[in-house]
Amino acid sequence: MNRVAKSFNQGDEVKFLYFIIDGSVKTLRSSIEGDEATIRMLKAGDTFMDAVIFMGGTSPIRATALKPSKLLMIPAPVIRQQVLRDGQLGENLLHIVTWHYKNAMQQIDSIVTKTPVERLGYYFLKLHMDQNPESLDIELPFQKSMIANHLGMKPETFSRALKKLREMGIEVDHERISLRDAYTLCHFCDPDTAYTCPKQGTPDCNPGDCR
Amino acid sequence: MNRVAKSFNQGDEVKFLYFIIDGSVKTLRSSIEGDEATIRMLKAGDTFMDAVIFMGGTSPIRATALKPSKLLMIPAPVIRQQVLRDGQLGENLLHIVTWHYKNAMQQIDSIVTKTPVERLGYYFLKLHMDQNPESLDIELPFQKSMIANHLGMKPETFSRALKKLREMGIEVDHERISLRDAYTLCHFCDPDTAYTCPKQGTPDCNPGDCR
DNA sequence: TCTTGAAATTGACCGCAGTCAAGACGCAGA
DNA sequence: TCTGCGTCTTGACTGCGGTCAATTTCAAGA
Repeated sequence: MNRVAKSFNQGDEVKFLYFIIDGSVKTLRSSIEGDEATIRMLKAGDTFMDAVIFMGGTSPIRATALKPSKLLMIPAPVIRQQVLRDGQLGENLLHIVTWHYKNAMQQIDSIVTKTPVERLGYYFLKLHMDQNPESLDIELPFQKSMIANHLGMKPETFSRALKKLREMGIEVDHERISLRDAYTLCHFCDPDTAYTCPKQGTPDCNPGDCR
Repeated sequence: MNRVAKSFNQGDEVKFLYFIIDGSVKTLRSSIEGDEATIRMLKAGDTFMDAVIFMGGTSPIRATALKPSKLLMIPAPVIRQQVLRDGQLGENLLHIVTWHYKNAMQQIDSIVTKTPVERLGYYFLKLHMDQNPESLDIELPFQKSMIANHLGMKPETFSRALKKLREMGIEVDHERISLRDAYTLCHFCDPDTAYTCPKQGTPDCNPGDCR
């Protein structure tokens, strides 16, 4: 059972758990004023609305396909029934949902305690880990204004933050970023992990050693 | 099995799920710089570390007792084992954890989109619902500087926000607050719900009609 | 090659919340 | 009653990020 889907509305009751067979989707929150904040950017193999179907009531989040996508839609009652029968499924879902929760908490204190520059640098480190931990070159997977929104800042602020990182020795060429001076970035953006990094302050410290 | 506990450290592995038999506890996040952000303030009957024991790895949160308290400590492996056997337990936990998650999301966009004054007003409305929906008088359950921290602002900002609310017709006498002009507050602080409130803009609109 | 439009960058300005410091208030103990 | 201490309040200042506007860059299409 799969469909080409375009958009799901916030406020609606969520009737399905979605699995992305092909394409890409983003989940987001939007307020009455029209502001939108991207929560996650998803690709084939990811699920979404997994937490929402256990919240009860209407959905606090919305999703839109970034391009025509194939989704497997599993009816929520089926999942809920199956959790009752299969404890293992319940545990797996608990892992997924607690992971979302942990991410949300990290996002809260990155908003509260970190500057836009630090948030951007930290985002680069995560990209680096996701894309290819061997290479110090990364590629921006979305257009900059969209990433800016995801990081909770305006495009202008994003642009200025990028400039500051460039001054710190990070090479920027359109959507290609080169983390030449990666160890500085690592400790600059994530003092918590830097604190426990054995190579702290040395040129041997590569991003990825920390997380 | 219960103990008088004082503090649990962030970064430790979490070995128990805690149930508060008597007393009060707050959960919080603290950064390396020494900043602390209160997540929840808990009283008898509440549980905590319920999500954390499914996250794997070390704990992103910390807890401290606000006064000597009696806690029931259920070992994490017991819970995890029992989830595998009892699907109903899994579903209950999923409800709890997704509720935490929803709260975290709400907190994120209240930080991003709302002013300190709105956050405080919204906090008053929630207190009103928790304490006594019949009465328009509420009482601050903690000292102001602690509530300020919970709302992600400095005590000075809290004080100024309180002043603004006073100018809007809310009576403040030390820790006693009287929501005389409640319907204004309701729509001022929570435009999302206000939008769907049938009594919007009329004096009949009481806080509580909306949520 | 020229045109067009969207995205990104840059500059100037402004407002809000944080910071620092001083003062007011309430409360407990001598 | 006076003293001392902690909490809260108030004021003055500052800096950061948002807003608005102008400019640049780039890519697609005629």
